[in-house]
Amino acid sequence: MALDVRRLLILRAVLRAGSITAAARDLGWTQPAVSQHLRALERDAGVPLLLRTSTGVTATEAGAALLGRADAVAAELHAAEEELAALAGLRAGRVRLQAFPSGAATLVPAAIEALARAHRGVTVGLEEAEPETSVPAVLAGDADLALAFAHDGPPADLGPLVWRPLLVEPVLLVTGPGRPAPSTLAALADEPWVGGCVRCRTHLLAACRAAGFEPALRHTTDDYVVVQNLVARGLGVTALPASALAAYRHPDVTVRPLAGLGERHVGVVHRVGADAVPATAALLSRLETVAAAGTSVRPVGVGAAD
Amino acid sequence: MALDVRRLLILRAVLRAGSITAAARDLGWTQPAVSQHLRALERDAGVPLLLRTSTGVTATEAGAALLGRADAVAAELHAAEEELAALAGLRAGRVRLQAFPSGAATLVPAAIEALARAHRGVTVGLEEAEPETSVPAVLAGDADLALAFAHDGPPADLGPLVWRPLLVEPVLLVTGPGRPAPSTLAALADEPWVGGCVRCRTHLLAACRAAGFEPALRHTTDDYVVVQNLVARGLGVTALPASALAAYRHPDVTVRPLAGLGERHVGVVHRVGADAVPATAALLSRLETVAAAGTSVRPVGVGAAD
DNA sequence: CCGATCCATCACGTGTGCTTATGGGAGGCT
DNA sequence: AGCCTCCCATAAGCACACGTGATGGATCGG
Repeated sequence: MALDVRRLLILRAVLRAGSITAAARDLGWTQPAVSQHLRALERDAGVPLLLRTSTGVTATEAGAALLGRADAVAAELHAAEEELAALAGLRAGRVRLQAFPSGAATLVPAAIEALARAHRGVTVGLEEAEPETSVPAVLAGDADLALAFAHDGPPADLGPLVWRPLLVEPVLLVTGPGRPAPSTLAALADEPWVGGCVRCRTHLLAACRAAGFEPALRHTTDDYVVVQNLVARGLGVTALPASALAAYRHPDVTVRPLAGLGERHVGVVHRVGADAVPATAALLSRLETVAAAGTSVRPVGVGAAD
Repeated sequence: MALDVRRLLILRAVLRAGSITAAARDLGWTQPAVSQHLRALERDAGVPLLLRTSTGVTATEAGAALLGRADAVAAELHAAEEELAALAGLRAGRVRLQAFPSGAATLVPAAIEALARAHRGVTVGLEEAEPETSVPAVLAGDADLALAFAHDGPPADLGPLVWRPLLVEPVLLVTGPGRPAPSTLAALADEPWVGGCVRCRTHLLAACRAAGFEPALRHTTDDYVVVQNLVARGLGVTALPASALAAYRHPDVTVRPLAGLGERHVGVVHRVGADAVPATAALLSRLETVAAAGTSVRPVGVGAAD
């Protein structure tokens, strides 16, 4: 007594058409094909569903009952196709993005705006998170995309995840007002330093050690606004990636490129195959476009200030 | 972009099971079978529905959307099977019966009572109608069964309909009180007659002509109670089939069998195949049982009165 | 490092399901 | 009446869909 769903829909076509022959025409089949399906359906049902006359068919009580169910099934099927078309045509969809702070402040708003302009129905859920949090979130399926970064080359060991590089930006020296330009990193060995987020701090330590000294970390905060405020008051010097300075630039700090500070690789992490999901792919492509244009991450007045 | 309903249900099985392998086990198939169906479904959908990991699969947004629809489809399918089981198991169902007046008063109530006793959920819709009305109603699908009759043998020319004979009953002479028993029908040539329904009247005329006279039809009514009242007051004589007298017997009329009045064939008319519909078959069988028992149609005191 | 457990892919064979062909029954038209 | 047309069912044939079995790659846990 297990009914075949497809045959249920065939029954519906027959009852709507009024005759087996007409239904076959609608379905693009021949009449015996439909006839055989109906016989099988009635066999499974154990009860006659149709009364055959010479002018067509009419439903028995059981047939009419099944017709009601079949209508509901057809409606669901149609709704499913509509929903799918909306998702594929980017008239609907939701992308969950996690981004590190300065990326969330620069690349992301521009990308979301471009996406919203092109596809009104697609919404983006943005959460601010450091790569330590965002990458596992993608892995766990809690996010679709993670805007992440790594110093010294693209990150390794992402497991089954994919790294899509967006841009490579310099790490810049940020000093207080009225300070002369140092020729090398080693010249700043005796300065008090301000440390940023965990990864940036780690990278800064490595850079200084490579330059031959252990920096004195006077203050530590992962907020690039706070960092610059400390530096602007002369409480230390620091190094910040370009996009952090594009997001916010304290008027009293001086920004200079300096050899040895290295660079930061920014990219997007996603699961394999996630870039085939239309909404996700659309946001991804907007992020790439914005990064390639570069306007939103170029720090203001590098080297020109002071 | 036309989705296959069966594959939609397969997707549902996969998402419910959490992995393709587990779903295949549930479905009684092998893993590649399910895998191939999913690939086809994703091809039709044009959008990835699943994200494959090494521990199983998780739904994409589109997959989750389809899952909701698939759940609804599965629910409808289950409901359909339930409904069908109820109809087949006679826990539900409705039979539309049309019956001629005296049949509706005798055979039918007993049959309906027996059916209701055995199958609580089955309901019978009864309409009183002469064969001229009820048989076309069955043909048109407005009724499932027609309790009908014909004089002089089972009716011919029913078209595609089936005649199930129930019983053959005599047509009896009904006279007023204190009237001597006539030896032949011809002895009543000069009596005023009371005519019944159209068919009965036609049959009566034919019988009288066969006996050599044209009866004078003083009154005409298709109500067998009215007929007997007229006869009881001495306003004429008439002939009534046994079941009309079983339904109602005026105390002042005399009932006698008389050669030449013929007999009436009572039976049920239905469309070909309708006797395979459980509820219809059940009522049909009750009608046959009641007719065979005969108690409800045997007129009271035939030949004993007066 | 190996075993277990996912998944995808390929090649192959069977059975489902479509086709063509044929026949019967009922209604409508001349 | 007789024919024509429309409906349906059935039978036989053939093809493709859709199963199975075998194999390989990837990941996780012991």
